[in-house]
Amino acid sequence: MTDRPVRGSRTGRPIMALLDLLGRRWTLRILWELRDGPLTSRALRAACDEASPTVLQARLDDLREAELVEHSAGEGYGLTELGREFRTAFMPLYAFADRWADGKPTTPS
Amino acid sequence: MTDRPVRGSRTGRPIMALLDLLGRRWTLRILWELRDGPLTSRALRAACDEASPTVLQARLDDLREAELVEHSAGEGYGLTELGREFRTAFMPLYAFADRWADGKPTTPS
DNA sequence: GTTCATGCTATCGAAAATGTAGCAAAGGCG
DNA sequence: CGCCTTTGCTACATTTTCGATAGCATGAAC
Repeated sequence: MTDRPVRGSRTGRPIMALLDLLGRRWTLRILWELRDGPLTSRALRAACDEASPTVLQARLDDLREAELVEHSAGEGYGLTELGREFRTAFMPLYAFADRWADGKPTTPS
Repeated sequence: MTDRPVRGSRTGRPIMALLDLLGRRWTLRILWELRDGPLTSRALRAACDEASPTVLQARLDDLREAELVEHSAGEGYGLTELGREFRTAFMPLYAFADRWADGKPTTPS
């Protein structure tokens, strides 16, 4: 019953912080759109389906504080080295997405 | 400038659907808490820091529709085979979380 | 100086999440 | 059978967040 109470869900754990960060709208999308290189704020907004600058800016702040994204005057927003590590770690999920869509024809239109 | 318009966005690619699903609050957390085996709705709620049942139920519906989570009368909520594939694909990010926290001592308390 | 792109903020209505309470169904048990 | 507990889920009001549009300051180009 309460034999398995909370497991590793204490709030201090890195995975919890990461889950929290990624579980906000546009966070994953931003990281994904920056995978090929830096984008200006406007270009990023275009890539993110014209998401409102309010949230985008908030998420960029989050991601900058998380040191996954950085801003350089010349190029705009891009992944930090940590961000590029994230990208690498994310790739299996990218591959999974295809298997997922494949084995889940519950996606009519 | 518009030389790099949207890249791989739109087109309803699987990755976009996955990014959308995971970018909702508690989605990733739920999948994470179910990693070791099924939990009843109440136990899951406890594991998820007593999140409100409203959202949890909504996310469980999302995840069931996505065929990542299933419900069995006897055991509660658990990962489907697809869900277990997800878990595998997610592991690199779990490993990354530690490196991230390590190289980012910007997490005092 | 004018034009333009960039990075960012302001506002406000809409949507989503939170917190608490509660219910119907299923099972155990006297 | 009544009584109690657990489970899965819903209702509601409040708070938080998001979305859409407009707009501004800065800096570079022309």
